[in-house]
Amino acid sequence: MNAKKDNTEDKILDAAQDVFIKKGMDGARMQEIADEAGINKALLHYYFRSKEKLFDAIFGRLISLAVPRIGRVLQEDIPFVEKVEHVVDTYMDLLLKHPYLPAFIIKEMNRDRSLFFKLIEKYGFNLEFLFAIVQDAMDRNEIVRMKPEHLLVNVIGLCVFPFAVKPVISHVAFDDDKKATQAFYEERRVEIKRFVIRAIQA
Amino acid sequence: MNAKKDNTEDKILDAAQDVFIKKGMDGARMQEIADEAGINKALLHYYFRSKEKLFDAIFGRLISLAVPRIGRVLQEDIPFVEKVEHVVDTYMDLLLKHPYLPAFIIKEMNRDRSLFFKLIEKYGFNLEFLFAIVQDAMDRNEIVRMKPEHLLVNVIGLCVFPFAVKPVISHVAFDDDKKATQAFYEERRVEIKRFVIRAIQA
DNA sequence: ACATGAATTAACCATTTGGTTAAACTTTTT
DNA sequence: AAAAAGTTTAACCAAATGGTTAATTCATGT
Repeated sequence: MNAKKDNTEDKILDAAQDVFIKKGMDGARMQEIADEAGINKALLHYYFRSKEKLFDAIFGRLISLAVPRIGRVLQEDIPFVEKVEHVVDTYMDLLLKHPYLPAFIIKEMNRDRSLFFKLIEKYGFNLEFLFAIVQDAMDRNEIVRMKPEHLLVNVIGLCVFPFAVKPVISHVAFDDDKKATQAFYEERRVEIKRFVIRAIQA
Repeated sequence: MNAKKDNTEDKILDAAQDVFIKKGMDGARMQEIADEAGINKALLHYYFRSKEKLFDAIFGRLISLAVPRIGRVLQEDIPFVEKVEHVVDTYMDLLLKHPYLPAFIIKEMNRDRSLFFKLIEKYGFNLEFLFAIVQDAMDRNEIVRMKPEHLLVNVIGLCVFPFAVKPVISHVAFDDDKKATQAFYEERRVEIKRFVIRAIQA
């Protein structure tokens, strides 16, 4: 992907990311990472002491990608439905750029929850704050009443889920036609917004 | 889970299912499966020739669970929204009984697509038929117009996604309180139906 | 009782795998 | 230019792992 990486540490990180995403922590082999980075296996241990440490580095990188700052959008003084549109756009931008993220995170999070929780603490995002904004929109009668948890899960799920099951969708619905599949995923941006807004607006 | 399994093959299958679901194909160890089944490791190879064969057996079992017969429901002569309600109920019944399925299937499908495709061929379900029913409902002005692919992905995603990310939801939203988490998942049945119906009805 | 085939086990094997070591090569410092 | 520090490699190691073998126990029919 990124060219001009004569820096060894970055070469390792890029190679490790590729391999870990493709094979997962359990399926990945240090030798394969070394090969893909074009270096000796011992050098991996020189830079990152163990497979686990290397994996943690990669996981941290990827999670930090996946925790976009939606806080700012939500604080703007605009109608709630516009906020929802912003959130969907933010997530779809992210996912279209990194379509492998959902499957990877779901896989590794179910392997070892603690990985994820450490990161969540670190980025410490605030559900209360999020829910308060939803509550406020309901109190103003901008949207129908429902538990904020469900609305949040619905919106994120509508964005994320199709990426997690991309192989099925691509194969079953589009006969592995790359262009048609890509078009479908790009369509979803507007499709999700329409769907959610119809579902929630009072 | 199931008691009275003095049949060795079933003991193996049950143990293997537990271990494969928890650890995945790559993370699972034949020794651990043997231990959990209370037998010798060589006996695993006596019944199933290899780890891969054993895994295939488990994967087949689990997929057959996950391919419920929604066809019948869709053919009934009832309003489309009721059909949607039936589909959601069918999926939520299944998922509440087997909450680990989504994460497992997503993980293994992304590891080896061919596994999944073989099974899909076998159960050979018919998208055309499904889409025709949606199309029909649109033509009768029962629901708003949208591509059937999106509607299908939306409904399934709303059901399945929260189970795939259960660790996050349980931890972040409910502080790992089992009862509260369970209540949330049971609520979703009605929540999803309301959400989808509002989103699609003309 | 006994022969036969299936079920089960302990011991073993070859390979893979994450990790280490000591030496060699390169760059920086003095 | 020599010493020191940082980088890279080939060779090696111990543990783990999927799988095999040969012997033993169990069940079944005669």
